[in-house]
Amino acid sequence: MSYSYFSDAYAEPSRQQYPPPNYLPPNPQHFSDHPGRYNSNDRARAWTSAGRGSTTAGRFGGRSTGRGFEHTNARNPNQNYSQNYNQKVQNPNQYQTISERFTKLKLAEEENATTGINFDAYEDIPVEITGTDVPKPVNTFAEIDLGEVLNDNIKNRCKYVKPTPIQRHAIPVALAGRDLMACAQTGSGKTAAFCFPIISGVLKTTSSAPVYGRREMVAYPLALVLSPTRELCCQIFEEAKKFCFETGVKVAVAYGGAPVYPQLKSLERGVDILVATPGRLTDLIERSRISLAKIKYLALDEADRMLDMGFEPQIRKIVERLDMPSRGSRQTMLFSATFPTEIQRLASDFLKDYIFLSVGRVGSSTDLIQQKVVFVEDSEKRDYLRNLLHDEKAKGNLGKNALTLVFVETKRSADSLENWLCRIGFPAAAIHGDKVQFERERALRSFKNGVTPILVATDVASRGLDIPRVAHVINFDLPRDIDSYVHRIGRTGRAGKSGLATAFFNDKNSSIAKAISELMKEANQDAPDWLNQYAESHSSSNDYRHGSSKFGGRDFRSGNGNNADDGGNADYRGTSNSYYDYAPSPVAAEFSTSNYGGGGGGGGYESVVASGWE
DNA sequence: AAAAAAG
Repeated sequence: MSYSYFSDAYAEPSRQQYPPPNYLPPNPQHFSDHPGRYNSNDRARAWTSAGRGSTTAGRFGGRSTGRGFEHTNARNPNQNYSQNYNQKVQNPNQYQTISERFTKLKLAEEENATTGINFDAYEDIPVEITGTDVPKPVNTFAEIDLGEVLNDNIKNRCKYVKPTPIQRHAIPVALAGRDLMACAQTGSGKTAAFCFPIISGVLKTTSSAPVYGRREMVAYPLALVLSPTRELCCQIFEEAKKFCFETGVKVAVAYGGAPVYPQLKSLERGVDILVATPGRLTDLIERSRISLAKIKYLALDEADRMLDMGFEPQIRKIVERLDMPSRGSRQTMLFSATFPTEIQRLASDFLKDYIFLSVGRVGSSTDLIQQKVVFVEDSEKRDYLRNLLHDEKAKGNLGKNALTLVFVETKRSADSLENWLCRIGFPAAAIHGDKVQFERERALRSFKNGVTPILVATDVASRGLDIPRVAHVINFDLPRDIDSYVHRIGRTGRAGKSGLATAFFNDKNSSIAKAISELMKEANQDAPDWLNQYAESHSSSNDYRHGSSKFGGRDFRSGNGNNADDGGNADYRGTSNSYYDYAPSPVAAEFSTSNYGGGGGGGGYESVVASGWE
């Protein structure tokens, strides 16, 4: 297996001026045995056999960010995962090389092709659960009482053989009626993780028919699922509909950019579960077409994005100022791949006595994704991209079954890059927020079905979208925050498949050099020396996005352990269970319990977090 | 200084 576009590229005269020679990756051999992308038919086959199309929403695969475990580690040096983590840091050589792991997983992918999910990728997955009275995880769907019809859908229609790690832990928590903050990469089965308990709960409730006022109806959904983009909203809706098949549970969708009337018609037919984006939802509430008064379940997908600056007021309005029942009288579940501390703090306003769950690999958010960073000046990016795409194409890594997703910074550059790519013979589509909804959906469709194997996108496509067969994510422009980077590269390497992520880096990106470098290290991949140098000379930022290890992956409530005895935070004291999932011995026996709220225990936490709580 | 989300 040869993977050599680096050497090829550098041999070209047109590119010899950059990157400067000293920016060359120190060890070209590192790239010489790239394991290649998955045989992209795997998924297609899997889905065909399951009788599904390829547009199904994310439910499998992926890893979550394991960041933050190191803090726990500092505090509990005796725990299993901590030891493991230490070993990793101190002696990386004792571990299999990336390519060995890739090869192993590649083989496993093929074996697992029929189930559509590569469970071997979840070996030894670390799990952290904090909160009071944590319900025990389950190992099979059979152990969960979801109701007969739903069980049948899961088993016979969706062909789910066993729950993914996030599902194993989140479903029991949700069924116990507990609020939940869950950290796991999109595509790891989060949609199902919150849909199953909601559907099951709705089945036990009397459906509420729309109430007719003097003239028009008002819909009273029992469950609300919010998503930050329209496309993700559609994806969740499709997924939920499938789960609800023949259960009698009614799902409806409401998002902007599309005609209101059909959405209203479907609301009129009654709705149990409403999947929506914030704008259209608020609009419909204010027009008194929807009331949230009967909401029993609230789920926020990509919750950290939803609570991000600029978005948060809208969400807060929906959750706190409109007619939504207060926390405690509804069940709230937040899901995301990244959960920065600041966001956790905001989110805790929506939750009551919640359980924090983090499922991911220690020290690696992305170990199935081979990350590469190359130094490319802005003015040379197009040339570089052209050569890169030519090489990938020559190797069969670009085409109908090996899609390439190119992220750019602005809507304008998305259009212009799309145009240029088409002109130079690479069929491409573009998606961004200035296109009308129809164009957005058309672009996504032509990408998914391989008509345009290249999609140029802004961050509208960075989160949650489950696009099978994405073999390569190119960060043509790096994002300004590392969370976005994590989400973007998470569009590949899904369902336990391997993937490649290439980033074009230059001076303008120095603020996230450190974060990328750390992310790569934690994924056991070698960041180039020049990147590490950037990381060192630009390590000052206190911004949580640029700082180190603040993705979440760890319950921010744990940070105030030292104050537990003052009584003020008693509500937040909980038990933490950290252990390896898919361990050889029964999971229950693997629980190693420690009390994070017990005070003392050696601090070592980000002071930012602790002081924030005072 | 960007993107997203209502029309």
